[in-house]
Amino acid sequence: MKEIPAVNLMPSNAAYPLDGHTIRVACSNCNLRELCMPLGLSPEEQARIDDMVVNRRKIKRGAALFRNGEAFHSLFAIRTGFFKTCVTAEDKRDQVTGFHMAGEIIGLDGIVNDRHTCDAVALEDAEVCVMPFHRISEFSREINALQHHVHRIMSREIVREHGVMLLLGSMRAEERLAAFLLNLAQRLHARGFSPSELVLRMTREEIGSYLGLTLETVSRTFSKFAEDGMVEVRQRHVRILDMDALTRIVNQQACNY
Amino acid sequence: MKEIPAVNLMPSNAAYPLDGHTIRVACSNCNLRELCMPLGLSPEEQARIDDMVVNRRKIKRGAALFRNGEAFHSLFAIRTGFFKTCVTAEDKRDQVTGFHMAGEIIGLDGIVNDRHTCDAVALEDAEVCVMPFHRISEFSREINALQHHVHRIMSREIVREHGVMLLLGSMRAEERLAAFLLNLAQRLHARGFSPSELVLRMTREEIGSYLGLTLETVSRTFSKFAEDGMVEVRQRHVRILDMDALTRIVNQQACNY
DNA sequence: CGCCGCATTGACGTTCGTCAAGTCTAGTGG
DNA sequence: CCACTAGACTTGACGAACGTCAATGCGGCG
Repeated sequence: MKEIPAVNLMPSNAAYPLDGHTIRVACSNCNLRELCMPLGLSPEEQARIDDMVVNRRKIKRGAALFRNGEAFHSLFAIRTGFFKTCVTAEDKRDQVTGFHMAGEIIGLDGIVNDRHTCDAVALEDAEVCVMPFHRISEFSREINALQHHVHRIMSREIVREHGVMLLLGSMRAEERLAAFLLNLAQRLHARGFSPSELVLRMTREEIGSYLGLTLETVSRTFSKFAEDGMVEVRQRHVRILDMDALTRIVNQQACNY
Repeated sequence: MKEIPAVNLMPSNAAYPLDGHTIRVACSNCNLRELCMPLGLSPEEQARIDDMVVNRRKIKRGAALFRNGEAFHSLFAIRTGFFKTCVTAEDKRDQVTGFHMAGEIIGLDGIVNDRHTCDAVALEDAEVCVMPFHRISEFSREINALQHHVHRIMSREIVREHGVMLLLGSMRAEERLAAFLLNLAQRLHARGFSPSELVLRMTREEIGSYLGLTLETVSRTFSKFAEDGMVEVRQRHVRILDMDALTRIVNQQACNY
């Protein structure tokens, strides 16, 4: 994992003048550019890339950025807020496929058939940069670094999902939750937050759906971790007390033989 | 799912002269081109695309096409044969992340960090077309259809993995195996094979790893399907007798409440 | 202040993993 | 051609992990 210098994720005042209206913030000025944009661009390329974002969109907590079946036009870079993505089977079962935070790109599922195949729902008030896919395609023909960046983002998502498959396919409840907590903490840390203290933006049920567990099992496992002194849990506030112990749980083979 | 006309997957004699040496077969002549290449190219573009494949590589059953940690240079289009891909955790647990057949592209996981992050192992003698990634990148800057094609392939993989996550996260053993069989049969059918009769190229253990089950559970579930008259199983030969029943199993909510 | 959604906890049942024994098949070598 | 073997597969008995159902607690928001 690449270490990213601590950044303040709160939008700067420059972007939000007192009247509350959003003004345009160029990618080249954005404090998240290291997360969602390629590095090492020339000034001309920078300027070009600023045109990739046609506008911003604010999403209220609980609202959907896109839904399964909707036409696909754009990828979205999360500027602030927190999203879950979930797929739904015919029988209404649904499965959370990921949690996404500032600097991450969502909407990649829509490319293959020009329709979104999952829902993206804001877990807190959020704002995204809207990047029409035809522009991304056009610009990445001209800017090699951008082309490679797009490929890397998609590849990263594939690799991330491999990790989730490993988790769902072969880990037990404690390992799943430990892996989940460590992953979340690490991503928040990379964004300048505390490495050990986090506020969950999702319910136990959503965590359970992501991890292939019921909400009760998630709750019980949290309680067990707390009993064992590895974490402190008060509702959605979690403080990791023993990072190493959690790491050991994830890496220990289920050695019941 | 797009229906693809039945094709004969056996390499044509033109490609394999009597002396056994492989001669170059252009993508534009390949009977798999509808699966791995974009459609509707101009003749010049076709010719250009033929240069994307620098060579072929034969892989013996049980051998690896690439392994976790190896440098990434190329994507591979499967020409003949059958592969599994699997990721391995630190503790040696491993998880099959996919089974791949003729016409499919593997190696996408390597793009993000210029290293492969999983193993690709041939489950039967196989042959792949080697496509250096720098060429793919170069050509897709010039040929829009190819650029879009690459994006679609990666997006398709992301969507496929969403489906696997749904399966692993919320289905029970019978549903998993039914979904697996139907998926396999459908993909084989799209390649001109029987829609209901298939030969598994993988062991029960590999199926189990993919589905997040033990080999015993896979075996038992096969037996149960056979008892119920839905399939006929003799070792790796499977004949689907009641496609609808299997479909119903997949789509039926686990309605135990 | 009261309500509602979320979370916790307990009791119980089901599913699936584990362990073990035994069978089948393909491949090998005499 | 058959015996032999190793690996794959099947089947059964048992238990652990987790899901289900239900009761209760807690906190945030109107």
